[in-house]
Amino acid sequence: MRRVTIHDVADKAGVSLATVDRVLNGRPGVRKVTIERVQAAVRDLNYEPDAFAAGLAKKRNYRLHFLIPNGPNAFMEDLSREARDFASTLMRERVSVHIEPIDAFDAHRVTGTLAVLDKSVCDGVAVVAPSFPEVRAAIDRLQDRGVHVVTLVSDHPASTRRHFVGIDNVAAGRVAGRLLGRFLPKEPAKIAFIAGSLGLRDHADRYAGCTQVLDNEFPHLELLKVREGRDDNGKNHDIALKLLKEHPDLAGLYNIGAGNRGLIAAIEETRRGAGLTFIGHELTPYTRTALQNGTMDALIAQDPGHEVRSAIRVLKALCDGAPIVEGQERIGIDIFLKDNLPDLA
Amino acid sequence: MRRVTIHDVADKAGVSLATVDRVLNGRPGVRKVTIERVQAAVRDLNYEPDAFAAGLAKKRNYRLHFLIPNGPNAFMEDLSREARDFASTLMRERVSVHIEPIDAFDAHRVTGTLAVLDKSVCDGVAVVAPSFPEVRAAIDRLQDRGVHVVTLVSDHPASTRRHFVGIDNVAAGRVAGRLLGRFLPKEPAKIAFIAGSLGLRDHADRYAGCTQVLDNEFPHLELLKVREGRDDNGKNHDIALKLLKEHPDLAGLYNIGAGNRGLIAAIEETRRGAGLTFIGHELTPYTRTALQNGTMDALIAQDPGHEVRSAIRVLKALCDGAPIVEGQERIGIDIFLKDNLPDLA
DNA sequence: CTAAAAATGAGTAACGCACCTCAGATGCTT
DNA sequence: AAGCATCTGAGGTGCGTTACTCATTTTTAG
Repeated sequence: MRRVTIHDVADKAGVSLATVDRVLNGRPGVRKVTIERVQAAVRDLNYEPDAFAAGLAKKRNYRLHFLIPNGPNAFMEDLSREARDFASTLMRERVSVHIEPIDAFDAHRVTGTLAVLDKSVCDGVAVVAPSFPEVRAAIDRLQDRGVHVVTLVSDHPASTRRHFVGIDNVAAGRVAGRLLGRFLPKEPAKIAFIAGSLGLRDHADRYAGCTQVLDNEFPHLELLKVREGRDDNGKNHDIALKLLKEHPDLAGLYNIGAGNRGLIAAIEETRRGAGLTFIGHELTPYTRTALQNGTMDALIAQDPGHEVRSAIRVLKALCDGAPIVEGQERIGIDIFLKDNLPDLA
Repeated sequence: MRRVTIHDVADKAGVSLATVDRVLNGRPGVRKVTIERVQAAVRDLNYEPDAFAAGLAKKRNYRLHFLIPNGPNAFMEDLSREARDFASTLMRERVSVHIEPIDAFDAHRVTGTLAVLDKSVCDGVAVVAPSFPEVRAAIDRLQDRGVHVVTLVSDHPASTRRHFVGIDNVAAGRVAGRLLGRFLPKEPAKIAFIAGSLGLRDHADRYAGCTQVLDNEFPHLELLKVREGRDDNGKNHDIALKLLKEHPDLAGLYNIGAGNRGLIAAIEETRRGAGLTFIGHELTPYTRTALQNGTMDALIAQDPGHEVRSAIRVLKALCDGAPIVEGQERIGIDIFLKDNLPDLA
């Protein structure tokens, strides 16, 4: 059960090592018939290159940059932490991760950060950024310069980015809609929506998915117009208080974006938890507690750890031209009820 | 930004390469003070061994065996397929996976299969098997022989297995309970349960979790006694027909085990889909369709692909004494509604 | 048919580490 | 201070591949 090496392939094909190497690494200077002969030998012998030897000989190393929004956002902090943690276990595999905090709302600065990157500095970039056209253009230019780019959490479908690591936000919104519809009694009731901004692609997608399901399958529910709170806890707190006052009979609440903390506080202050079905996004210490004590009823989440590891795997695969294991890289929508919260790490 | 190598460590510690090697690989013949000096240098320089070079030099290879129940079970077939698929991409990393079909209900044969395994044949084993004491004992003996063992899907907590790859079935049951409780109107109603066998640990766990939530938080619901269908579609079909006849007002149904196909058929034949909230486990072509057309209301699943890849990563880590990334190996409970079904691969 | 161009063979130096040997140095005991 | 055990240094080899160079053979064009 010895490993099959290029020597065996060379023997089988009746050529020299050098020729096998030329074929395997796509170097020029080999006749078509010879190429085919070598490839046939590879197939026959079921040859697989040895990743250890190849990595060693290639002196390969993977310099990855992660551009992640800063600011007091628990989810983004988790992303950064997971990236750092996973990177440390991957040092010995020659993966180095540099985390660059960015201001997600300042498209100009983000563009500038992308503009200075270059093949001489890094091999792959994962970026979390809002979908401004200039950012898309910067991504495209970066790829032209030979740096692989994946979008993280929030996609830029129009760009040439090689992969998107994140959840399907339309589906996430649909899930929220169905849970609201099914959790509430089958009778007329009001539902309120709070978003960071419908200008953000993921928020808009979630809203669209949610209203689609509610309009079609739960037409007895009245949907109030969306309030935008810029993902800010203070703003959301005020919005919620006003909302609860204006609509004493409010039955459902869907927070499309971040800033759950402000909403939770408002609901608990007014002791409206029992009568209100409240669904939000992302697992944080605050939402966890709210789910446990009944203030929140369901949480739709994405696992930042999974996303970071997926992004790194994908970028690595892109760097050495390896195929991407699709099933492995599909990020699922996590639905948390108080019953299936993961243990705290 | 050159890589730090053992040469650098040797220089820094003022010793030779041989000594560094002795320390790093735990070989004898080094004074305690020297060991400490080398370790200090390692820390100072932040030295990390190069996985490529180490793997190459060690001629390491990972021979893994997967023992997976055969029989007409879509989930187990998925497991096997995923194992094969992932293994093929890992050949170049010197991971070879052998899949051994077993008869999960024949503990004696399973024990026999485990008994002949040995360090000379394989380095790690992942086993899906019911929790009979003899199987547990066989696992322990196998580990004593130096072969790492992880349990897959169904755990043997009492054994010395190094890791369990699978979901928390009690939590899964609780989720089923809460979804039933919240999907149904807040008024008295009957709920039926079908299991493969409460003798199977995972089924018993799910049942316990589900009734715990229903009893405590939804006391208005009446829980009928569990029917056991041995995970057989034919048996389940008959059970369902009888159940629907005996209880024309049945409001909820939870299939704890496999054999959803039989239940789906029975419900669709009797046109009882609309009035019945039906929750089951595992995503298969049948349950997918049932969810889409409304026969089923929710699906609680575990991703066989994730589980296989996790098992392989864990076994690999155990083989070379590397730490396990806990967060990465936690298998989440997937909750599928008709809104978040993954695209077909 | 010949000269130029293209294809191939043969060989070699890395890559970083594991593992081995053997000689020499150092410490410790009497 | 000799004798012994214990440490340590120097050096070599092998792992499978990459990425060269240089010489040689084959093919192609004129």
